[in-house]
Amino acid sequence: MLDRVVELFWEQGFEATSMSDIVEVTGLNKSSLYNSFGSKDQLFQTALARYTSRREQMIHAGLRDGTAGLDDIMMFLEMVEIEMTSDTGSRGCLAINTSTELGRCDQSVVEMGTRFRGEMRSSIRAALDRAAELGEIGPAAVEHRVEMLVAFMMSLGVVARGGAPKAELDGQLAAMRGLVDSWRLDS
Amino acid sequence: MLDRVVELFWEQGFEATSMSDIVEVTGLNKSSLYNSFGSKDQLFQTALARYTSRREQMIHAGLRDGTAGLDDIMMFLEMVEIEMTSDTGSRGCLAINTSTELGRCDQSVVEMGTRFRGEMRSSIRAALDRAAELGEIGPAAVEHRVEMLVAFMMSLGVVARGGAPKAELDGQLAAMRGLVDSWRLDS
DNA sequence: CGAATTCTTTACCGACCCTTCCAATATTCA
DNA sequence: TGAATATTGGAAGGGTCGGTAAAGAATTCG
Repeated sequence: MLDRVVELFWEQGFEATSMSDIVEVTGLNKSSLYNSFGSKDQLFQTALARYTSRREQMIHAGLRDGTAGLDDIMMFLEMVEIEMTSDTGSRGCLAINTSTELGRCDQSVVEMGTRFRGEMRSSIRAALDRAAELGEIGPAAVEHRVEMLVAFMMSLGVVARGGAPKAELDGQLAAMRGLVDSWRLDS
Repeated sequence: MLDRVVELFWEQGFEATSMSDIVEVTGLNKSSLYNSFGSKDQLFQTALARYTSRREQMIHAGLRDGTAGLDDIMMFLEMVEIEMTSDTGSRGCLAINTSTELGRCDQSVVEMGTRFRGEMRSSIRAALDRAAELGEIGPAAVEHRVEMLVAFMMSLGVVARGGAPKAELDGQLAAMRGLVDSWRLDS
């Protein structure tokens, strides 16, 4: 039920989503919503927390908890591509959308965004460290490479949400793969 | 006067900005606004066009119309850094903010975003082509490198708008500089 | 000067916003 | 079963939203 709320905010954004929309999509009564969540803002915070938690899990599962090195990153990119080019892919990333919509006026959103990106860095860094231990890449410049991948993820979210043609997404993904490949020592 | 409107939409976004806000900040009367611009949507389109036009000019001036190669890119990054870390830097980029806010429901916004990113690519590509002619970098992989720089620009917009601490912006910028430097043939 | 036209001001419109209240209903628990 | 508690339904409150109509002021132009 809360998942419906997540999808609605994800689809439309915070300001553009009214409590009436939420009543409609959840089937719950307006009073029940206010009893359970307090206010629209609190409901949004709850939905956003649910979203980021699941996202972080998915990212961790592929990158931090993986066993390979660069291949974990490549598999992760495949997952990203599949999701990004699906019919719901143009919703982008709720964490990014919220950062740009409310980052200027809501401190809790600032913290959410900072934490979210931090989790992403940590997962990517773990995969790169494994790749270094395996001898696939050199151990230097890990931090820079983490930033590069994070930047690509941010960009993909924006570009997908912006309704870009599939070719443009493919171009970014190809560049991302080429970048990772260029790190291989045996190339 | 239109510049005030641009700043307001830039600061708050489309949905969060009311016509009353605009009346207040411009000093113009509400009827005058509707006489001149037709509707809130049209006024926003006008303001957005003004913003993107100026942005593209700034980007072109540094990259497409430059005379050096990689140094033009480095100078451009310096400009980006100065603006990004200024007190108004946390407004991010109106084109990006608008893409994530309205990209899902407004076709003209989709086109604006696609065009905006296209202009960016064209400018960056021009600088990279010059760098290749000068022998600073190899001529291959230009398209991938264009995508990498575009991705960094998108990411910086999101991260800045998200209220990230200065150190995080610095980290992304450092990685961006390191990336460009790594393309140099004589390194 | 005086008539025609443009621009500005004021007041207001219906719709929708988030939220609350209160009566009606369902549920729990003794 | 009967009383206490929680949950629901729908209406309405207080505001703000984007947008407009008509009266008033200023300007143009003969």
